[in-house]
Amino acid sequence: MNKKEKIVQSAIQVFTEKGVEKTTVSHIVKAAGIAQGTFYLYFPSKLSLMPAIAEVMVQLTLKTVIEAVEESASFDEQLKQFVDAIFAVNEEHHEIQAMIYSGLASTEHLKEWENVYAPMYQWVSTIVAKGQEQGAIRGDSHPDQLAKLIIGLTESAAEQIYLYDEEVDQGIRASEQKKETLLFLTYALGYSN
Amino acid sequence: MNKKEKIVQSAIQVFTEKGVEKTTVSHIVKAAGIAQGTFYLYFPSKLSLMPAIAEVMVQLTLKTVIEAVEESASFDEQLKQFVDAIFAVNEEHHEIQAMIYSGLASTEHLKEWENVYAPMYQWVSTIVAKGQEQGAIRGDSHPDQLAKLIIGLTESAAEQIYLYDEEVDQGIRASEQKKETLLFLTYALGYSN
DNA sequence: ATGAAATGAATGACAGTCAGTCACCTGAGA
DNA sequence: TCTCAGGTGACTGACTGTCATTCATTTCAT
Repeated sequence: MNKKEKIVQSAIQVFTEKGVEKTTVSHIVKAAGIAQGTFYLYFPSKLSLMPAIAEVMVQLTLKTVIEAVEESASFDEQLKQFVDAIFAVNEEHHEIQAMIYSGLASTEHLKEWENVYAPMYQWVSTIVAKGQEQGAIRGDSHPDQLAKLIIGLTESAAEQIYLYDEEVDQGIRASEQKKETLLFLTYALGYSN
Repeated sequence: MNKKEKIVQSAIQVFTEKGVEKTTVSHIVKAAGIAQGTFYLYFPSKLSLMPAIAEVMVQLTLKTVIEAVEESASFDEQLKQFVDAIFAVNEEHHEIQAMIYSGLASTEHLKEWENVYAPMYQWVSTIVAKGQEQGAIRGDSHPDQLAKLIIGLTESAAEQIYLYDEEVDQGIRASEQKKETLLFLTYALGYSN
């Protein structure tokens, strides 16, 4: 692993343990086993780490989703697999998700979010297009548009549970929310088997 | 205006002008016309301002939405009015929206988001319940659940345009996105006139 | 030998503290 | 009713320790 990757990995680890605010650059460099100054050869500031971290997370999410959604499954099964996968990633990595929002939102890096998310949009868009071709879902919207709305809806539903909510009954509310999200999506896409 | 409100108002102003990162507490207190120490009587840190700012914003959003949605209108008209209102608030206050995310997400204040949003959820929920009673939309989901998904979807759709995207052709893409969101919602709620 | 990479001590800026001030209230005595 | 001593707590701003960032120097690879 080169120094830049090492910094990103260490930063994710330390941020997750201590929280973004309480993490100092010297914590990160200590964890990475490099000198203070070296950090600034690779990143101009602490927060400029965030797009790099966000990229790692989106790649992980996309990987999880691609693995979860079976090529051969029916569209409604794929939809369920997709929702389950998004919820699973959000459950496992909610601290990092929160961190990314904070980091991206608090800087001029907000605009990079769309670029980072682009592969995700693209992948969902192709799945949607296939569904439309098979006549499984309505064809009166462009796949790219539907992809953005599907991802936005599902992530926001997952965040409502894992980021913003208290943790009591999280399991129960998560499965409820998943069920509702799936139903909502099924209607929204005009699904007919 | 009491000191606490004065701090919140000044903070919104300075944050919007300089960005959250580049704003210091001494900038805020200077704008508010109070001493450094006074700030800490009301807020334990710079970022703990965020829930208070978020509350102001959500109140503003709810006020805008309530004014925009006509009691007497049909459900699909109400839905359109709702989506338009959310988009309008996001367009007008995108810097502040970004700021709130950053502030809430970067701290232990994330959990307060749900509380801050509660009045909004509640209001939408009652509108949805009325729609269900009239048989305008499907009744196989709880209004509270639908409210969360509707708000999450609409806000995320608006953010995709006004927060994350570049500003080229924003007007065109905004109206496209509004149209698609409305269509998506209409299907999702199983609307039938 | 040369330049690129890495270092870590030094610097300046900032968040947060705290000892002290002051405006105002309360109630006891005249 | 007036007055003033004692009490309260909101407010102040100079001060301190911490931290992000810089940069003169060293190390390393070619």
